[in-house]
Amino acid sequence: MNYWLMKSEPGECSVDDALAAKNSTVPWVGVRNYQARNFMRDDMKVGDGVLFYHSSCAEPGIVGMAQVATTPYPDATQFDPESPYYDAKSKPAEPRWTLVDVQVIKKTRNLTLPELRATPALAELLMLKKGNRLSITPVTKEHWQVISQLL
DNA sequence: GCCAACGTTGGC
DNA sequence: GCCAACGTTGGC
Repeated sequence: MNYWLMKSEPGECSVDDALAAKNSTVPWVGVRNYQARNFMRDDMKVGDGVLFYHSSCAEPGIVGMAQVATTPYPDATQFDPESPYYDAKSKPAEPRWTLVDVQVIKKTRNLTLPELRATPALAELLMLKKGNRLSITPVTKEHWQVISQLL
């Protein structure tokens, strides 16, 4: 069992949007970074723990607990010319971008970015590291437990 | 809107 | 394979 932190812009898909979806489950569309894709494609397992993070918004922070709900499959938006995530170089026979579905288990308070930064036990949390822009990062069991206590 | 930091692209 | 130019992320 692995743990992850996954960023979503609330303007695109907030934790409330996910909760409102069928089975509180959403396909994690739009990842166009190879490292983040590889985490979904190669390392995620159904049932893995996910911290749902709101980015690019007024109060960035962890807003929910979720889990990986499916095995990887192609991101449909890459083939849709109308989608902002369209990738003309990706062919259905060889999809470049894969995703998993994420199921929200519960909405939590907003454990904000300043709070995360102020927690010494989270100093090594990957998403807090300088320059890290990855939308999906692994979380250690220790960090997961610390964050669970704070939520 | 700014900017630091990183990723991707493409010429060579 | 190098690297400059450009694009993107994401906090502020």
